[in-house]
Amino acid sequence: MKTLIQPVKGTRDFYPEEMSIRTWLYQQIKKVSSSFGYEEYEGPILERLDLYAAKSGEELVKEQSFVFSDRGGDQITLRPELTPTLARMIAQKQNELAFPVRWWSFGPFWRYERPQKGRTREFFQWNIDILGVDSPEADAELVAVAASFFQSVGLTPNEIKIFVNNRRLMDVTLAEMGIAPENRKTVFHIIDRRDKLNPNSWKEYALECGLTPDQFEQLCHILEDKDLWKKSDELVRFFNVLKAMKLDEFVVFDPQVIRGLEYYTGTVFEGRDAAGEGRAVFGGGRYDNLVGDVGGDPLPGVGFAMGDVMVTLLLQKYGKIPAKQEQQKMVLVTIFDSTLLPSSFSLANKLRLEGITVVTYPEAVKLQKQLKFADRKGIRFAAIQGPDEAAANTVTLKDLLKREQQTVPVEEAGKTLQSMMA
RNA sequence: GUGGCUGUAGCUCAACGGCAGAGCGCCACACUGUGGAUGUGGAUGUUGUGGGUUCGAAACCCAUCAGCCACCCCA
Repeated sequence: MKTLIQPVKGTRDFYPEEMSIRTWLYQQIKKVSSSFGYEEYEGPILERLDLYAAKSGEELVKEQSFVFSDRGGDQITLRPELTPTLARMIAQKQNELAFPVRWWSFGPFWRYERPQKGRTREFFQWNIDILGVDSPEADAELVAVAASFFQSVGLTPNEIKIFVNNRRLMDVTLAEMGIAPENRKTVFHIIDRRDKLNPNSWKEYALECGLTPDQFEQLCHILEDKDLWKKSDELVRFFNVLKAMKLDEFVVFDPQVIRGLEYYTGTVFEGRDAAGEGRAVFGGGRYDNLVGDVGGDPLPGVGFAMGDVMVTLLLQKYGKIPAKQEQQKMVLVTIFDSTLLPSSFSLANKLRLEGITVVTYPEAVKLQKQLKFADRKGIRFAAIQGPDEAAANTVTLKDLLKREQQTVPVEEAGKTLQSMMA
């Protein structure tokens, strides 16, 4: 093999097979988002670096984004996330929008990271947000959107779980433990690492970070407390809504869920394989000062983002991605020989005008080869017109799946095919 | 950014210092008007790339690129 130019590290080629999965995913996302009244939007793929510097940590953006200078010398980045763009778009029209705003989007993003399972440098992400409301019921709506999505693609609560926590609840709880506000970030980090270390190392790590043995014991107790949420009025209201929507099977309270993002202020949640494998499938939460950071008036909101990579892995694992169906309704019009070529092309277009998807074989080769092609492509029907049929102005229509065929007048071919497909 | 594993035919892999192979797939024919089967025959490689060690390297060493896995991070 000649040496091919290699694709860019961490990118994926979407061959028709993968593309049909992505398109299907998009359709599911669109269906669910619309059913809750969310409107689709899109921002530019290129943004000024400054947009992210305003909110995310400078290092995060510089180290983990694709950044370049344009010809005018401006620092431009391939967008690593959508939320700052959303904030800008909202801020620009803040006085003319009817709140609450419900928007969703599905598009490409880039992060300069080391690729591994479930993580690429170029990926697609579903973003969905509700802005302008500050209620636990709005939090519940977003989680309900996610749960409905899983439901609509056929994932069950045994396969996917949405783990929920609340930052305010954790703040109060940590305060009760005597942990000063400035140390809470450290404790959140300790909580985050719990699953990555064995119990002994984790304890060592926690004590190194400055927890007293007594605080460590309390922390363990808290993280095991499945009823802690009852102390949070917000979470009580949140779970009530999900129960009323009969989606509560998908949702579990988990005091260990923190989410890395510093701008989350209330409810936080993430979806994971119920079997405990892999990284989070999606994550999100409530933020209360999003738009303010880019120059608008402060506006509360809640939203989440779901990358295509993990969710596709999950859907494949549980066999939820439907096989391509289009070929089941396609017809291959064969070309018997070069003299009958015009006749076949005429037939092909006649069928197309009747709404049938028709593929012609582009040269007059052995019928055997043409049918084999149809077979390999999964095209279910074939139309054959040899000298006999042409003389009688008929065509033989074959169902390759049922291995049946019939010869009908050309004028009836479309109608007959329609009934064969039904 | 750190550490580990892996790159051999279109695909999955074998050969592990001594002639680069198998299965599947592909192509042709049996079968000059009918596809998933069967049989027969056939094609295919700078062993990821670049250097080094050696009489001799796919194999050993170094570098590099890519993939995978874990860490970091996860907007």
